Amino acid sequence: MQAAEQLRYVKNINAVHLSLGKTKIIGVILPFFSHPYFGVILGGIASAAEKGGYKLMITQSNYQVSQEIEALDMLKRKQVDGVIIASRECPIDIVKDYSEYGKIILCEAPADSSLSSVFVDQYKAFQAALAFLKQKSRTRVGYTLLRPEGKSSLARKKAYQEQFSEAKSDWLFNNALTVEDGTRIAREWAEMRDRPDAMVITNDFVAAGFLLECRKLGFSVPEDVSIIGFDNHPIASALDITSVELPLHLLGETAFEQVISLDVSHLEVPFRLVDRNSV
Amino acid sequence: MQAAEQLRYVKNINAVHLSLGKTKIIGVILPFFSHPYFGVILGGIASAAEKGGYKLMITQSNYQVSQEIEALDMLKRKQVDGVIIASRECPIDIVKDYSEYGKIILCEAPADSSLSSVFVDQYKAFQAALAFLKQKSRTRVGYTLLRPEGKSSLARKKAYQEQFSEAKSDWLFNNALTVEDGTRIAREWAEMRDRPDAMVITNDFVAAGFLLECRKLGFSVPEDVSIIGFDNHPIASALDITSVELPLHLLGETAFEQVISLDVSHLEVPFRLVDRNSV
DNA sequence: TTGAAAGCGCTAACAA
DNA sequence: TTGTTAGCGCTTTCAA
Repeated sequence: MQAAEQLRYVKNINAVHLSLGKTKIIGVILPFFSHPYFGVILGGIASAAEKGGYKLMITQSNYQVSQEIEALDMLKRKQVDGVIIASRECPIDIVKDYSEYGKIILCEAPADSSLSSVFVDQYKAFQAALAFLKQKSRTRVGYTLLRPEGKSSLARKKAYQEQFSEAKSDWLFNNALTVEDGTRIAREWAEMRDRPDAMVITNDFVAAGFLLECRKLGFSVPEDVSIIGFDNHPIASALDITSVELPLHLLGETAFEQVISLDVSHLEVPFRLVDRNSV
Repeated sequence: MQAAEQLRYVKNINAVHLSLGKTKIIGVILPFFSHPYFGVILGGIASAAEKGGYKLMITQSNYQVSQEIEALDMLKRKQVDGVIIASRECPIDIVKDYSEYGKIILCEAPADSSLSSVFVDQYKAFQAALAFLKQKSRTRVGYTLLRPEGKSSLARKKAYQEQFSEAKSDWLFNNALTVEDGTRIAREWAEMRDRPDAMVITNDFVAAGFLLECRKLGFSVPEDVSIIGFDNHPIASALDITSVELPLHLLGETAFEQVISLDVSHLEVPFRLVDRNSV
Protein backbone atom coordinates (compact mmCIF):
# COMPACT_ATOMS: atom_id res chain seq x y z
CA MET A 1 0.00 0.00 0.00
CA GLN A 2 2.83 2.33 0.84
CA ALA A 3 4.54 1.53 -2.40
CA ALA A 4 1.31 2.19 -4.26
CA GLU A 5 1.13 5.50 -2.50
CA GLN A 6 4.69 6.43 -3.32
CA LEU A 7 4.45 5.43 -6.93
CA ARG A 8 1.19 7.39 -7.13
CA TYR A 9 -0.52 4.31 -8.38
CA VAL A 10 -4.01 4.64 -9.80
CA LYS A 11 -6.14 1.91 -11.18
CA ASN A 12 -6.69 1.68 -14.87
CA ILE A 13 -10.45 1.70 -14.97
CA ASN A 14 -10.54 0.06 -18.38
CA ALA A 15 -8.92 -3.04 -17.01
CA VAL A 16 -11.46 -3.04 -14.23
CA HIS A 17 -14.27 -2.74 -16.72
CA LEU A 18 -12.88 -5.52 -18.83
CA SER A 19 -12.37 -7.80 -15.91
CA LEU A 20 -15.71 -7.08 -14.29
CA GLY A 21 -17.74 -7.05 -17.44
CA LYS A 22 -19.55 -3.92 -16.38
CA THR A 23 -18.78 -0.27 -16.10
CA LYS A 24 -21.16 1.56 -13.78
CA ILE A 25 -21.84 3.91 -16.64
CA ILE A 26 -25.32 4.70 -17.91
CA GLY A 27 -25.94 6.03 -21.38
CA VAL A 28 -28.48 8.81 -21.82
CA ILE A 29 -30.08 9.74 -25.12
CA LEU A 30 -31.57 13.20 -25.44
CA PRO A 31 -32.61 15.04 -28.58
CA PHE A 32 -31.30 18.44 -27.43
CA PHE A 33 -29.04 19.60 -24.64
CA SER A 34 -29.88 23.25 -24.77
CA HIS A 35 -33.56 22.95 -23.97
CA PRO A 36 -34.45 23.18 -20.28
CA TYR A 37 -37.03 20.43 -20.62
CA PHE A 38 -34.32 17.90 -21.29
CA GLY A 39 -31.83 19.71 -19.14
CA VAL A 40 -34.01 19.21 -16.11
CA ILE A 41 -34.54 15.53 -16.85
CA LEU A 42 -30.80 15.14 -17.26
CA GLY A 43 -30.24 16.94 -13.99
CA GLY A 44 -32.56 14.47 -12.28
CA ILE A 45 -30.75 11.53 -13.78
CA ALA A 46 -27.40 13.03 -12.84
CA SER A 47 -28.24 13.65 -9.22
CA ALA A 48 -29.46 10.10 -8.77
CA ALA A 49 -26.47 8.72 -10.67
CA GLU A 50 -24.05 10.57 -8.50
CA LYS A 51 -25.51 9.07 -5.35
CA GLY A 52 -25.21 5.63 -6.86
CA GLY A 53 -21.62 6.15 -7.95
CA TYR A 54 -22.52 5.95 -11.61
CA LYS A 55 -21.22 8.04 -14.45
CA LEU A 56 -23.20 9.27 -17.41
CA MET A 57 -22.42 8.97 -21.08
CA ILE A 58 -24.62 11.28 -23.07
CA THR A 59 -25.57 11.58 -26.67
CA GLN A 60 -27.46 14.40 -28.31
CA SER A 61 -29.55 12.71 -30.94
CA ASN A 62 -31.32 15.58 -32.65
CA TYR A 63 -33.95 12.91 -33.16
CA GLN A 64 -31.66 11.24 -35.69
CA VAL A 65 -32.22 7.51 -35.66
CA SER A 66 -28.60 6.91 -36.62
CA GLN A 67 -27.45 8.78 -33.53
CA GLU A 68 -29.84 6.90 -31.32
CA ILE A 69 -28.60 3.60 -32.68
CA GLU A 70 -25.03 4.60 -32.17
CA ALA A 71 -25.85 5.30 -28.56
CA LEU A 72 -27.62 1.99 -28.17
CA ASP A 73 -24.60 0.25 -29.63
CA MET A 74 -22.68 1.24 -26.53
CA LEU A 75 -24.78 -1.38 -24.80
CA LYS A 76 -23.57 -4.09 -27.15
CA ARG A 77 -19.99 -3.05 -26.77
CA LYS A 78 -20.38 -3.16 -23.02
CA GLN A 79 -19.48 0.47 -22.74
CA VAL A 80 -22.55 1.18 -20.62
CA ASP A 81 -24.59 -0.97 -18.30
CA GLY A 82 -27.88 0.52 -19.37
CA VAL A 83 -29.42 3.37 -21.27
CA ILE A 84 -32.12 5.90 -20.58
CA ILE A 85 -33.94 7.25 -23.60
CA ALA A 86 -35.46 10.60 -22.74
CA SER A 87 -37.17 10.84 -26.11
CA ARG A 88 -36.70 8.97 -29.33
CA GLU A 89 -37.38 8.76 -33.01
CA CYS A 90 -36.17 5.19 -33.38
CA PRO A 91 -38.86 2.50 -33.83
CA ILE A 92 -39.66 0.58 -30.68
CA ASP A 93 -38.83 -2.79 -32.22
CA ILE A 94 -35.30 -1.93 -32.87
CA VAL A 95 -34.94 -0.47 -29.39
CA LYS A 96 -36.29 -3.68 -28.02
CA ASP A 97 -33.67 -5.69 -29.89
CA TYR A 98 -31.05 -4.00 -27.79
CA SER A 99 -32.59 -4.95 -24.50
CA GLU A 100 -30.82 -8.28 -24.47
CA TYR A 101 -27.57 -6.38 -24.00
CA GLY A 102 -28.67 -4.32 -21.01
CA LYS A 103 -31.44 -2.42 -19.40
CA ILE A 104 -33.25 0.25 -21.36
CA ILE A 105 -35.57 2.83 -19.83
CA LEU A 106 -38.07 4.81 -21.85
CA CYS A 107 -39.29 8.18 -20.62
CA GLU A 108 -42.67 7.77 -22.24
CA ALA A 109 -45.91 5.88 -21.84
CA PRO A 110 -45.22 2.12 -21.96
CA ALA A 111 -44.50 1.25 -25.57
CA ASP A 112 -43.59 -2.32 -24.82
CA SER A 113 -44.36 -4.19 -21.64
CA SER A 114 -40.87 -5.63 -21.45
CA LEU A 115 -39.18 -2.22 -21.48
CA SER A 116 -39.35 -0.21 -18.27
CA SER A 117 -40.80 3.23 -18.54
CA VAL A 118 -41.45 6.35 -16.54
CA PHE A 119 -43.85 8.92 -17.84
CA VAL A 120 -46.53 11.45 -17.31
CA ASP A 121 -49.83 10.59 -18.88
CA GLN A 122 -49.87 13.03 -21.77
CA TYR A 123 -53.41 12.14 -22.62
CA LYS A 124 -54.73 13.00 -19.18
CA ALA A 125 -52.54 16.06 -18.86
CA PHE A 126 -53.75 17.45 -22.14
CA GLN A 127 -57.30 16.56 -21.25
CA ALA A 128 -56.95 18.48 -18.00
CA ALA A 129 -55.80 21.55 -19.87
CA LEU A 130 -58.68 21.24 -22.29
CA ALA A 131 -61.20 20.78 -19.50
CA PHE A 132 -59.88 23.83 -17.75
CA LEU A 133 -60.33 25.89 -20.89
CA LYS A 134 -63.85 24.59 -21.36
CA GLN A 135 -64.68 25.49 -17.81
CA LYS A 136 -63.54 29.01 -18.61
CA SER A 137 -65.82 29.01 -21.62
CA ARG A 138 -63.08 28.82 -24.17
CA THR A 139 -64.26 26.56 -26.94
CA ARG A 140 -62.29 27.62 -29.97
CA VAL A 141 -59.05 26.03 -28.88
CA GLY A 142 -55.95 25.46 -30.95
CA TYR A 143 -52.77 23.70 -29.89
CA THR A 144 -49.15 23.18 -30.73
CA LEU A 145 -47.03 20.03 -30.92
CA LEU A 146 -43.36 19.34 -31.45
CA ARG A 147 -43.21 16.27 -33.67
CA PRO A 148 -46.69 15.57 -34.97
CA GLU A 149 -46.12 11.84 -35.04
CA GLY A 150 -44.30 11.55 -31.76
CA LYS A 151 -45.84 9.42 -29.04
CA SER A 152 -46.86 12.20 -26.73
CA SER A 153 -48.16 14.24 -29.63
CA LEU A 154 -50.40 11.37 -30.62
CA ALA A 155 -51.77 11.18 -27.11
CA ARG A 156 -52.41 14.90 -27.08
CA LYS A 157 -54.08 14.75 -30.46
CA LYS A 158 -56.33 12.01 -29.24
CA ALA A 159 -57.38 13.97 -26.19
CA TYR A 160 -58.04 16.94 -28.39
CA GLN A 161 -60.09 15.09 -30.94
CA GLU A 162 -62.25 13.53 -28.31
CA GLN A 163 -63.04 16.93 -26.94
CA PHE A 164 -63.40 18.76 -30.24
CA SER A 165 -64.46 16.33 -32.87
CA GLU A 166 -65.20 18.99 -35.43
CA ALA A 167 -61.83 20.67 -34.97
CA LYS A 168 -60.22 22.64 -37.74
CA SER A 169 -56.92 21.18 -38.77
CA ASP A 170 -55.30 24.55 -39.14
CA TRP A 171 -55.64 25.10 -35.43
CA LEU A 172 -52.81 22.67 -34.95
CA PHE A 173 -49.30 24.11 -35.15
CA ASN A 174 -46.29 21.84 -35.41
CA ASN A 175 -42.58 22.05 -34.66
CA ALA A 176 -43.10 23.99 -31.50
CA LEU A 177 -40.09 23.71 -29.22
CA THR A 178 -38.45 27.06 -28.59
CA VAL A 179 -39.27 30.68 -27.81
CA GLU A 180 -38.82 31.52 -31.47
CA ASP A 181 -41.31 28.86 -32.46
CA GLY A 182 -43.77 30.57 -30.17
CA THR A 183 -43.30 33.92 -31.82
CA ARG A 184 -43.57 32.36 -35.27
CA ILE A 185 -46.80 30.64 -34.34
CA ALA A 186 -48.21 33.83 -32.84
CA ARG A 187 -47.70 35.53 -36.17
CA GLU A 188 -49.44 32.71 -37.97
CA TRP A 189 -52.22 32.84 -35.45
CA ALA A 190 -52.64 36.58 -35.88
CA GLU A 191 -52.93 36.18 -39.64
CA MET A 192 -55.85 33.81 -39.46
CA ARG A 193 -59.34 35.10 -40.21
CA ASP A 194 -60.87 32.41 -38.11
CA ARG A 195 -58.57 31.97 -35.17
CA PRO A 196 -58.63 30.13 -31.87
CA ASP A 197 -59.48 31.99 -28.68
CA ALA A 198 -57.27 29.69 -26.69
CA MET A 199 -54.02 27.81 -27.22
CA VAL A 200 -52.61 24.78 -25.46
CA ILE A 201 -48.91 25.03 -26.04
CA THR A 202 -46.14 22.43 -26.03
CA ASN A 203 -44.07 23.99 -23.30
CA ASP A 204 -43.61 27.23 -21.40
CA PHE A 205 -40.90 28.53 -23.67
CA VAL A 206 -43.08 28.31 -26.71
CA ALA A 207 -45.89 29.77 -24.65
CA ALA A 208 -43.66 32.67 -23.63
CA GLY A 209 -42.74 33.40 -27.21
CA PHE A 210 -46.36 33.16 -28.24
CA LEU A 211 -47.65 35.42 -25.49
CA LEU A 212 -44.99 38.05 -25.98
CA GLU A 213 -45.49 38.18 -29.73
CA CYS A 214 -49.24 38.41 -29.33
CA ARG A 215 -48.75 41.46 -27.15
CA LYS A 216 -46.38 43.02 -29.64
CA LEU A 217 -49.05 42.54 -32.28
CA GLY A 218 -51.53 44.38 -30.13
CA PHE A 219 -53.48 41.52 -28.67
CA SER A 220 -54.23 40.92 -25.02
CA VAL A 221 -53.87 37.75 -23.05
CA PRO A 222 -56.18 36.27 -21.93
CA GLU A 223 -58.78 38.62 -23.44
CA ASP A 224 -57.98 37.86 -27.05
CA VAL A 225 -56.45 34.48 -26.51
CA SER A 226 -55.97 32.20 -23.54
CA ILE A 227 -52.73 30.33 -23.11
CA ILE A 228 -51.79 27.17 -21.28
CA GLY A 229 -48.21 25.96 -21.30
CA PHE A 230 -46.52 22.82 -20.02
CA ASP A 231 -43.67 22.17 -17.57
CA ASN A 232 -44.26 25.07 -15.19
CA HIS A 233 -40.83 26.47 -15.83
CA PRO A 234 -40.02 29.62 -13.83
CA ILE A 235 -40.53 31.68 -16.98
CA ALA A 236 -44.21 30.72 -16.83
CA SER A 237 -44.47 32.12 -13.36
CA ALA A 238 -42.69 35.31 -14.37
CA LEU A 239 -45.07 35.78 -17.28
CA ASP A 240 -48.16 34.67 -15.36
CA ILE A 241 -48.77 31.81 -17.72
CA THR A 242 -51.05 29.04 -16.58
CA SER A 243 -49.10 25.83 -16.95
CA VAL A 244 -49.32 22.12 -16.48
CA GLU A 245 -46.49 21.25 -14.15
CA LEU A 246 -44.52 18.14 -14.98
CA PRO A 247 -42.09 16.76 -12.38
CA LEU A 248 -39.20 16.42 -14.78
CA HIS A 249 -36.46 16.21 -12.19
CA LEU A 250 -38.29 13.42 -10.42
CA LEU A 251 -38.83 11.71 -13.73
CA GLY A 252 -35.08 11.74 -14.32
CA GLU A 253 -34.31 10.39 -10.88
CA THR A 254 -36.88 7.68 -11.30
CA ALA A 255 -35.48 6.68 -14.67
CA PHE A 256 -32.10 6.23 -13.06
CA GLU A 257 -33.50 4.07 -10.26
CA GLN A 258 -35.14 1.92 -12.86
CA VAL A 259 -32.09 1.52 -15.02
CA ILE A 260 -30.07 0.01 -12.20
CA SER A 261 -32.95 -2.06 -10.92
CA LEU A 262 -33.34 -5.72 -11.82
CA ASP A 263 -37.03 -5.70 -12.56
CA VAL A 264 -39.14 -3.94 -15.12
CA SER A 265 -41.66 -1.36 -14.07
CA HIS A 266 -43.96 1.22 -15.58
CA LEU A 267 -44.12 4.26 -13.39
CA GLU A 268 -46.45 7.17 -13.83
CA VAL A 269 -45.45 10.50 -12.48
CA PRO A 270 -48.10 13.13 -11.66
CA PHE A 271 -48.92 16.42 -13.32
CA ARG A 272 -50.65 19.42 -11.83
CA LEU A 273 -52.30 22.38 -13.44
CA VAL A 274 -51.12 25.61 -11.93
CA ASP A 275 -53.55 28.36 -12.63
CA ARG A 276 -52.27 31.85 -13.25
CA ASN A 277 -53.55 34.67 -15.39
CA SER A 278 -53.24 33.58 -18.97
CA VAL A 279 -56.65 31.91 -19.18
CA MET B 1 -15.95 -12.34 -41.19
CA GLN B 2 -18.94 -14.47 -42.03
CA ALA B 3 -18.59 -16.35 -38.80
CA ALA B 4 -18.39 -13.08 -36.94
CA GLU B 5 -21.55 -12.03 -38.68
CA GLN B 6 -23.36 -15.22 -37.87
CA LEU B 7 -22.34 -15.24 -34.25
CA ARG B 8 -23.37 -11.59 -34.10
CA TYR B 9 -19.97 -10.75 -32.82
CA VAL B 10 -19.42 -7.29 -31.42
CA LYS B 11 -16.21 -5.93 -30.01
CA ASN B 12 -15.89 -5.43 -26.33
CA ILE B 13 -14.93 -1.80 -26.25
CA ASN B 14 -13.35 -2.12 -22.83
CA ALA B 15 -10.76 -4.50 -24.16
CA VAL B 16 -10.09 -2.06 -26.97
CA HIS B 17 -9.66 0.75 -24.50
CA LEU B 18 -7.35 -1.29 -22.35
CA SER B 19 -5.26 -2.40 -25.26
CA LEU B 20 -5.08 0.99 -26.90
CA GLY B 21 -4.59 2.98 -23.78
CA LYS B 22 -7.13 5.54 -24.86
CA THR B 23 -10.87 5.75 -25.16
CA LYS B 24 -12.01 8.50 -27.50
CA ILE B 25 -14.11 9.79 -24.66
CA ILE B 26 -13.96 13.35 -23.42
CA GLY B 27 -15.10 14.34 -19.97
CA VAL B 28 -17.12 17.50 -19.55
CA ILE B 29 -17.61 19.31 -16.26
CA LEU B 30 -20.58 21.65 -15.98
CA PRO B 31 -22.08 23.17 -12.86
CA PHE B 32 -25.70 22.77 -14.00
CA PHE B 33 -27.40 20.89 -16.79
CA SER B 34 -30.72 22.67 -16.69
CA HIS B 35 -29.45 26.13 -17.48
CA PRO B 36 -29.42 27.03 -21.17
CA TYR B 37 -26.09 28.81 -20.81
CA PHE B 38 -24.36 25.52 -20.14
CA GLY B 39 -26.76 23.59 -22.29
CA VAL B 40 -25.69 25.55 -25.33
CA ILE B 41 -22.00 25.09 -24.58
CA LEU B 42 -22.60 21.39 -24.15
CA GLY B 43 -24.47 21.30 -27.43
CA GLY B 44 -21.48 22.87 -29.14
CA ILE B 45 -19.12 20.35 -27.62
CA ALA B 46 -21.44 17.51 -28.56
CA SER B 47 -21.81 18.48 -32.18
CA ALA B 48 -18.05 18.71 -32.62
CA ALA B 49 -17.52 15.47 -30.71
CA GLU B 50 -19.94 13.61 -32.88
CA LYS B 51 -18.07 14.62 -36.01
CA GLY B 52 -14.83 13.44 -34.48
CA GLY B 53 -16.29 10.14 -33.37
CA TYR B 54 -15.88 10.95 -29.72
CA LYS B 55 -18.24 10.26 -26.88
CA LEU B 56 -18.93 12.52 -23.95
CA MET B 57 -18.86 11.71 -20.28
CA ILE B 58 -20.50 14.45 -18.31
CA THR B 59 -20.58 15.46 -14.71
CA GLN B 60 -22.82 18.02 -13.09
CA SER B 61 -20.64 19.61 -10.46
CA ASN B 62 -22.96 22.08 -8.77
CA TYR B 63 -19.68 23.91 -8.25
CA GLN B 64 -18.67 21.30 -5.69
CA VAL B 65 -14.92 20.85 -5.73
CA SER B 66 -15.31 17.21 -4.74
CA GLN B 67 -17.41 16.58 -7.84
CA GLU B 68 -14.96 18.37 -10.05
CA ILE B 69 -12.10 16.32 -8.67
CA GLU B 70 -14.00 13.14 -9.16
CA ALA B 71 -14.45 14.10 -12.79
CA LEU B 72 -10.78 14.93 -13.15
CA ASP B 73 -9.90 11.58 -11.68
CA MET B 74 -11.35 9.97 -14.77
CA LEU B 75 -8.26 11.30 -16.49
CA LYS B 76 -5.96 9.43 -14.13
CA ARG B 77 -7.91 6.23 -14.49
CA LYS B 78 -7.67 6.57 -18.25
CA GLN B 79 -11.42 6.66 -18.53
CA VAL B 80 -11.31 9.78 -20.66
CA ASP B 81 -8.68 11.18 -23.00
CA GLY B 82 -9.26 14.75 -21.95
CA VAL B 83 -11.62 16.99 -20.08
CA ILE B 84 -13.37 20.25 -20.77
CA ILE B 85 -14.19 22.38 -17.78
CA ALA B 86 -17.03 24.71 -18.67
CA SER B 87 -16.83 26.44 -15.32
CA ARG B 88 -15.16 25.52 -12.09
CA GLU B 89 -14.79 26.12 -8.39
CA CYS B 90 -11.65 24.03 -8.02
CA PRO B 91 -8.36 25.94 -7.56
CA ILE B 92 -6.29 26.19 -10.69
CA ASP B 93 -3.26 24.53 -9.13
CA ILE B 94 -5.01 21.33 -8.47
CA VAL B 95 -6.51 21.36 -11.97
CA LYS B 96 -3.04 21.81 -13.32
CA ASP B 97 -1.79 18.78 -11.43
CA TYR B 98 -4.10 16.67 -13.53
CA SER B 99 -2.78 17.90 -16.82
CA GLU B 100 -0.01 15.32 -16.82
CA TYR B 101 -2.70 12.68 -17.31
CA GLY B 102 -4.38 14.24 -20.29
CA LYS B 103 -5.49 17.41 -21.92
CA ILE B 104 -7.60 19.87 -19.98
CA ILE B 105 -9.48 22.77 -21.54
CA LEU B 106 -10.76 25.70 -19.54
CA CYS B 107 -13.69 27.76 -20.80
CA GLU B 108 -12.42 30.93 -19.19
CA ALA B 109 -9.73 33.55 -19.59
CA PRO B 110 -6.28 31.91 -19.45
CA ALA B 111 -5.62 30.99 -15.83
CA ASP B 112 -2.42 29.18 -16.56
CA SER B 113 -0.41 29.42 -19.73
CA SER B 114 0.06 25.67 -19.91
CA LEU B 115 -3.67 24.95 -19.89
CA SER B 116 -5.56 25.61 -23.11
CA SER B 117 -8.50 27.93 -22.86
CA VAL B 118 -11.33 29.35 -24.87
CA PHE B 119 -13.19 32.34 -23.59
CA VAL B 120 -14.93 35.59 -24.13
CA ASP B 121 -13.23 38.55 -22.58
CA GLN B 122 -15.58 39.25 -19.70
CA TYR B 123 -13.80 42.43 -18.85
CA LYS B 124 -14.26 43.91 -22.29
CA ALA B 125 -17.79 42.60 -22.62
CA PHE B 126 -18.83 44.16 -19.35
CA GLN B 127 -17.04 47.33 -20.24
CA ALA B 128 -18.96 47.49 -23.49
CA ALA B 129 -22.25 47.19 -21.63
CA LEU B 130 -21.20 49.90 -19.23
CA ALA B 131 -20.07 52.20 -22.02
CA PHE B 132 -23.36 51.72 -23.78
CA LEU B 133 -25.23 52.71 -20.65
CA LYS B 134 -23.07 55.76 -20.18
CA GLN B 135 -23.69 56.78 -23.74
CA LYS B 136 -27.39 56.60 -22.96
CA SER B 137 -26.77 58.80 -19.93
CA ARG B 138 -27.34 56.13 -17.39
CA THR B 139 -24.86 56.67 -14.60
CA ARG B 140 -26.42 55.07 -11.59
CA VAL B 141 -25.74 51.53 -12.66
CA GLY B 142 -26.00 48.40 -10.59
CA TYR B 143 -25.14 44.87 -11.62
CA THR B 144 -25.57 41.23 -10.77
CA LEU B 145 -23.10 38.37 -10.55
CA LEU B 146 -23.39 34.66 -10.01
CA ARG B 147 -20.50 33.72 -7.79
CA PRO B 148 -18.91 36.90 -6.48
CA GLU B 149 -15.45 35.38 -6.41
CA GLY B 150 -15.64 33.52 -9.68
CA LYS B 151 -13.18 34.46 -12.39
CA SER B 152 -15.58 36.15 -14.73
CA SER B 153 -17.22 37.95 -11.83
CA LEU B 154 -13.86 39.35 -10.83
CA ALA B 155 -13.31 40.62 -14.35
CA ARG B 156 -16.75 42.20 -14.39
CA LYS B 157 -16.16 43.79 -11.01
CA LYS B 158 -12.91 45.24 -12.22
CA ALA B 159 -14.53 46.75 -15.28
CA TYR B 160 -17.24 48.16 -13.09
CA GLN B 161 -14.91 49.67 -10.54
CA GLU B 162 -12.83 51.33 -13.18
CA GLN B 163 -15.90 52.98 -14.57
CA PHE B 164 -17.58 53.83 -11.29
CA SER B 165 -14.93 54.21 -8.67
CA GLU B 166 -17.31 55.62 -6.09
CA ALA B 167 -19.81 52.81 -6.57
CA LYS B 168 -22.15 51.77 -3.81
CA SER B 169 -21.59 48.22 -2.77
CA ASP B 170 -25.30 47.55 -2.40
CA TRP B 171 -25.75 48.02 -6.10
CA LEU B 172 -24.14 44.66 -6.57
CA PHE B 173 -26.45 41.64 -6.35
CA ASN B 174 -25.04 38.15 -6.07
CA ASN B 175 -26.23 34.61 -6.80
CA ALA B 176 -27.97 35.62 -9.98
CA LEU B 177 -28.48 32.63 -12.25
CA THR B 178 -32.14 31.93 -12.88
CA VAL B 179 -35.40 33.66 -13.69
CA GLU B 180 -36.34 33.46 -10.02
CA ASP B 181 -33.12 35.16 -9.04
CA GLY B 182 -34.13 37.96 -11.34
CA THR B 183 -37.49 38.41 -9.69
CA ARG B 184 -35.91 38.28 -6.24
CA ILE B 185 -33.39 40.94 -7.19
CA ALA B 186 -36.11 43.13 -8.69
CA ARG B 187 -37.88 43.10 -5.35
CA GLU B 188 -34.70 44.03 -3.56
CA TRP B 189 -34.09 46.74 -6.10
CA ALA B 190 -37.59 48.14 -5.68
CA GLU B 191 -37.16 48.35 -1.92
CA MET B 192 -34.08 50.53 -2.10
CA ARG B 193 -34.40 54.22 -1.33
CA ASP B 194 -31.41 55.00 -3.45
CA ARG B 195 -31.59 52.66 -6.38
CA PRO B 196 -29.80 52.22 -9.69
CA ASP B 197 -31.38 53.51 -12.87
CA ALA B 198 -29.73 50.75 -14.87
CA MET B 199 -28.77 47.13 -14.29
CA VAL B 200 -26.21 44.99 -16.06
CA ILE B 201 -27.44 41.48 -15.46
CA THR B 202 -25.64 38.12 -15.44
CA ASN B 203 -27.68 36.52 -18.18
CA ASP B 204 -30.92 36.92 -20.08
CA PHE B 205 -32.89 34.65 -17.80
CA VAL B 206 -32.13 36.70 -14.77
CA ALA B 207 -32.79 39.79 -16.86
CA ALA B 208 -36.17 38.40 -17.89
CA GLY B 209 -37.12 37.72 -14.29
CA PHE B 210 -35.95 41.15 -13.27
CA LEU B 211 -37.78 42.97 -16.04
CA LEU B 212 -41.02 41.11 -15.55
CA GLU B 213 -41.02 41.63 -11.80
CA CYS B 214 -40.26 45.31 -12.22
CA ARG B 215 -43.32 45.63 -14.41
CA LYS B 216 -45.45 43.79 -11.90
CA LEU B 217 -44.29 46.23 -9.28
CA GLY B 218 -45.41 49.09 -11.45
CA PHE B 219 -42.14 50.22 -12.91
CA SER B 220 -41.36 50.78 -16.56
CA VAL B 221 -38.39 49.58 -18.52
CA PRO B 222 -36.35 51.42 -19.65
CA GLU B 223 -37.92 54.54 -18.16
CA ASP B 224 -37.43 53.60 -14.53
CA VAL B 225 -34.57 51.23 -15.06
CA SER B 226 -32.49 50.16 -18.01
CA ILE B 227 -31.54 46.54 -18.41
CA ILE B 228 -28.72 44.80 -20.24
CA GLY B 229 -28.50 41.03 -20.20
CA PHE B 230 -25.91 38.58 -21.46
CA ASP B 231 -26.01 35.65 -23.89
CA ASN B 232 -28.65 36.96 -26.29
CA HIS B 233 -30.90 34.02 -25.64
CA PRO B 234 -34.15 34.07 -27.65
CA ILE B 235 -36.01 35.11 -24.52
CA ALA B 236 -34.14 38.42 -24.67
CA SER B 237 -35.41 39.02 -28.16
CA ALA B 238 -38.95 38.15 -27.16
CA LEU B 239 -38.78 40.58 -24.25
CA ASP B 240 -36.89 43.24 -26.16
CA ILE B 241 -33.99 43.10 -23.79
CA THR B 242 -30.70 44.57 -24.94
CA SER B 243 -28.13 41.85 -24.55
CA VAL B 244 -24.47 41.09 -25.02
CA GLU B 245 -24.37 38.12 -27.33
CA LEU B 246 -21.90 35.38 -26.49
CA PRO B 247 -21.21 32.68 -29.09
CA LEU B 248 -21.64 29.81 -26.68
CA HIS B 249 -22.15 27.11 -29.26
CA LEU B 250 -18.96 28.12 -31.01
CA LEU B 251 -17.19 28.22 -27.70
CA GLY B 252 -18.20 24.62 -27.10
CA GLU B 253 -17.08 23.49 -30.54
CA THR B 254 -13.78 25.26 -30.09
CA ALA B 255 -13.20 23.66 -26.73
CA PHE B 256 -13.65 20.28 -28.32
CA GLU B 257 -11.20 21.05 -31.10
CA GLN B 258 -8.69 22.09 -28.50
CA VAL B 259 -9.11 19.05 -26.33
CA ILE B 260 -8.18 16.69 -29.12
CA SER B 261 -5.39 18.90 -30.41
CA LEU B 262 -1.79 18.34 -29.47
CA ASP B 263 -0.84 21.91 -28.76
CA VAL B 264 -2.00 24.40 -26.22
CA SER B 265 -3.83 27.52 -27.30
CA HIS B 266 -5.71 30.41 -25.82
CA LEU B 267 -8.59 31.36 -28.03
CA GLU B 268 -10.80 34.37 -27.61
CA VAL B 269 -14.28 34.29 -28.96
CA PRO B 270 -16.12 37.52 -29.80
CA PHE B 271 -19.08 39.17 -28.14
CA ARG B 272 -21.50 41.62 -29.65
CA LEU B 273 -23.94 44.01 -28.06
CA VAL B 274 -27.37 43.73 -29.58
CA ASP B 275 -29.38 46.79 -28.89
CA ARG B 276 -33.08 46.46 -28.28
CA ASN B 277 -35.47 48.45 -26.16
CA SER B 278 -34.51 47.89 -22.58
CA VAL B 279 -32.02 50.73 -22.37
C1' DT C 1 -3.22 -14.86 5.20
C1' DT C 2 -0.37 -14.48 1.19
C1' DG C 3 0.98 -15.87 -3.58
C1' DA C 4 0.43 -17.44 -8.18
C1' DA C 5 -2.02 -17.69 -12.24
C1' DA C 6 -5.97 -17.92 -15.30
C1' DG C 7 -9.08 -15.10 -17.69
C1' DC C 8 -11.41 -10.75 -19.41
C1' DG C 9 -10.99 -9.52 -25.12
C1' DC C 10 -8.65 -6.78 -27.57
C1' DT C 11 -4.04 -4.68 -30.47
C1' DA C 12 0.30 -5.01 -32.40
C1' DA C 13 4.52 -6.92 -33.03
C1' DC C 14 6.69 -10.81 -34.76
C1' DA C 15 7.07 -15.41 -37.29
C1' DA C 16 6.16 -18.29 -40.61
C1' DT D 1 -0.57 -12.74 -46.57
C1' DT D 2 -1.88 -15.52 -42.55
C1' DG D 3 -0.96 -17.25 -37.83
C1' DT D 4 0.94 -16.73 -33.05
C1' DT D 5 1.63 -14.58 -29.09
C1' DA D 6 2.89 -11.08 -25.85
C1' DG D 7 1.11 -7.49 -23.62
C1' DC D 8 -2.73 -4.06 -21.69
C1' DG D 9 -4.03 -4.13 -15.99
C1' DC D 10 -7.33 -5.60 -13.56
C1' DT D 11 -10.48 -9.59 -10.65
C1' DT D 12 -11.03 -13.95 -8.90
C1' DT D 13 -10.13 -18.52 -8.11
C1' DC D 14 -7.16 -21.86 -6.46
C1' DA D 15 -2.75 -23.30 -4.02
C1' DA D 16 0.36 -23.00 -0.75
